[in-house]
Amino acid sequence: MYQHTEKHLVAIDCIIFGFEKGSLKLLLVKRKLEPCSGEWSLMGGFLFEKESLDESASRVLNQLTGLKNVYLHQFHAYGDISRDPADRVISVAYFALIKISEHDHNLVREYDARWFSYDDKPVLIFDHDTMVASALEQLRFEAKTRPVGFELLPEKFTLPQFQSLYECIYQKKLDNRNFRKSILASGILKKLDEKDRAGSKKGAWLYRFDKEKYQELLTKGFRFNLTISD
Amino acid sequence: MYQHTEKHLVAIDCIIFGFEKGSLKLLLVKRKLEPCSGEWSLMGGFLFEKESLDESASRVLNQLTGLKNVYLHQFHAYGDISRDPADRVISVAYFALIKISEHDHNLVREYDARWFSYDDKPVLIFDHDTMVASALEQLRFEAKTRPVGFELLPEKFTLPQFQSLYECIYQKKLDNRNFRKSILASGILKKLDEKDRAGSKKGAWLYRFDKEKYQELLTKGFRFNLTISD
DNA sequence: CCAAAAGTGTTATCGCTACACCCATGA
DNA sequence: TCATGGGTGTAGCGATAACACTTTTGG
Repeated sequence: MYQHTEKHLVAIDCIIFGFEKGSLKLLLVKRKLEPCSGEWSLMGGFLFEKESLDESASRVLNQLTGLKNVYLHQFHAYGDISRDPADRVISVAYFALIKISEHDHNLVREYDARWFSYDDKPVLIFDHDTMVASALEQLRFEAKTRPVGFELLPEKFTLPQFQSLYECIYQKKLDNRNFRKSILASGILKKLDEKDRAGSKKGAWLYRFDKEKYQELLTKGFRFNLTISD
Repeated sequence: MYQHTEKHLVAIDCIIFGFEKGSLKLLLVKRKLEPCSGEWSLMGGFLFEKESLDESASRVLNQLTGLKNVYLHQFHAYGDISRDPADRVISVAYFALIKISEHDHNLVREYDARWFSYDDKPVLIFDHDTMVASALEQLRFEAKTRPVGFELLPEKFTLPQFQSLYECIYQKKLDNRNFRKSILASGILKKLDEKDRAGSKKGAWLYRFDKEKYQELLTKGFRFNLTISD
């Protein structure tokens, strides 16, 4: 309908975060396309004609992990002319928070993908390193403001695990007494009658995110707000 | 280079904020294109082949205002399939903060554009109302965290003006003693030897944003942070 | 019984919030 | 002289940050 206007390639790139064994991880794929074939990159794909940006991001993520209904957050569009040396491509970046244990290992193997600890990830192609840095920044903001940490943990988790997750996200040791106090005070954790003995002999109580309670509190004007100082 | 992939129309839309006579304003244009010709919309335009997204936003903004080097902030990409009933268009939204007094009135007239108070803006086409709401949310975040308010004021401004701006952005009355205290304490305002007598008989002292001081403070770990409670 | 991780309260400080009156001036 | 908006200080309270020891249990 709109005539005489140039069209562009539009891509989606996903920064896929996970958390395992006390460290924040990224799922990266070995690129199979020229240019830069064989190098590490974010999982991505081109936008189709009849899907929205969000749908496209879900599809791309699903291709690699087999997961649906994952936490996905669009955070920036990248459009420098030569960001991809092969062609002019606009890329819309999303970050995803997934529970590592639930993803499909076979798909990951097929794609030549691998989980890297955030701290020793390889250098990525194009502007993907910038995207990753920006995604972490966004994640930090979200994690303070909304209860998104749970997306990275199993259904049942312990407080030491939860704290360790936050320590990874903010690259900062936190005081366990203060941390427990504030998260428990928020009232959105349900304590279970089970312990996890994987981490210690004594065992740590398992908790679950109480989604109903959270929704209820929201209607009362409650705002999730874990204070993490710089 | 990348074969067999669909290309898309990519547009830029600008939410243009201004501040005048104690109210937050939006610059809107009367659309000249079908569909929805004659209705109010955001200023926008299609992305060209050889310009980045940021450059495109600057160009679009410059077309309507004649201004360059304006504060522009990309905040979201909109990509629902039918957001524009005429065609599939991906739109990358930016918000701009401009000093109303400095823009080019003739251009605005040519474009059939008009400044509206935020509170009585008309209903906009497509998803532009959503964009505006989201832009204000982003502006609120930015204004707490970074000294961006100055972009909306003349070079010289008074503290009552400055406070009034913040009251507009947050739709909330603020305590003048507390507000003055915190902004002055930050040390980024330079008091001038001049008064503005437009607002009152007594006159109010003029200030200027001290950019050098701000840069210097940044290097010392200072972070701008006006606390505005909900 | 020892090592290793889980769990638990209190205190001081700082920052936010609330609050009311005098000042300068032009009309 | 009066009406209008500009400018000023303090005290109480709540939230944050700092801090160390006891508990449990498997090996």
